[in-house]
Amino acid sequence: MFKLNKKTEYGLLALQYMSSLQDDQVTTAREIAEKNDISLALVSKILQKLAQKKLVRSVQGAKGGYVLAKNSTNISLAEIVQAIEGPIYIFDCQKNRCTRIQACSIKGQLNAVAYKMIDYFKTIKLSDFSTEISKNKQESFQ
Amino acid sequence: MFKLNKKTEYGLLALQYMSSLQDDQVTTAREIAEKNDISLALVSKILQKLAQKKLVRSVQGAKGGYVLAKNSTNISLAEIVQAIEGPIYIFDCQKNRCTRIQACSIKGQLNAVAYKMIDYFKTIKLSDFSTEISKNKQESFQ
DNA sequence: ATAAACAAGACTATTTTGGTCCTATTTAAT
DNA sequence: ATTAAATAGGACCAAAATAGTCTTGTTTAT
Ligand code: SF4
Ligand code: SF4
Repeated sequence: MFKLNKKTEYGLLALQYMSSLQDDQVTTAREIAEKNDISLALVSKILQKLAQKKLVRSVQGAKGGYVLAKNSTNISLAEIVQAIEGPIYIFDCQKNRCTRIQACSIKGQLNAVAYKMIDYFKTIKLSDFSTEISKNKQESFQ
Repeated sequence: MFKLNKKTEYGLLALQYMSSLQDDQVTTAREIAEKNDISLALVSKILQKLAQKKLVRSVQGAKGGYVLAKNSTNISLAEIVQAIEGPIYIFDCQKNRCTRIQACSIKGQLNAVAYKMIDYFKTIKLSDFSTEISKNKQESFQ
């Protein structure tokens, strides 16, 4: 299916939690895990990836933890997804050297679609998730 | 990862092939399989789904096969994906009754993102894949 | 009747995802 | 110095989703 994975979801929850704290307040993986009901080991892994990509800054040692590395208005959904899931592709043409790639009549167009999606994801910022004008309108839409 | 699956890709190749034929020319699953180097059994399954969703029309019996059920300008990527993969969700909140759903601070915004994506997919038509102004510019874009 | 096609469901294999565990390192506090 | 609380990272396992096969049945032109 065409969806973001659970790790990304947990990452988003973690980041959202961090952005809800007072400026530059360090929080721990443990606290994030408890507040969001996610396994500590798992959320730790995710935070490590976010730290590697410099979306959060880690503070080592006792009293350590994590803080957002940038303002939440400067962290995009694209960055988050890419940090956790890796590059965004629609199809993996390169992988296993697709034998159809020469004659493929759809890859160009699909590439364009991928571009557009990434561009759109870049426009969505972590801060947008705080604004949360709580859309409890859970309409079914397809 | 955030991608369309192989079945959708094969479906797209199949549809693209069908749209390249003369008006209303019936083609067979076998021919589609051979021309696109996809297993017959697999592409048959996919064509069945497309037929169920009325994107293609099946012709029973000997000399039977498949034809596009509508003009290729009226078949959207959204329909194709939904026919093959089912509803497009970004996260499956309903599934397994997510325990966080009450307090969840991200689902509203994510719902909006899903909407937008589906809307975008609706604007992309099968006919766009024929136009294929062959973007051999395989730039890396992330 | 036969053969060529679609229809549909059960089944299996493979890959990806989700999740755990263990060991090492850093550092504040005592 | 020692301890305890934290991150870092890799190996590993389990579960789920995806990809692909097989078998049986139905339709219909010849
Ligand atoms: S068939 Fe086309 S879109 Fe699919 S993997 Fe090969 S090159 Fe890419
Ligand atoms: S945490 Fe929020 S977004 Fe994730 S599944 Fe639950 S309700 Fe949906």
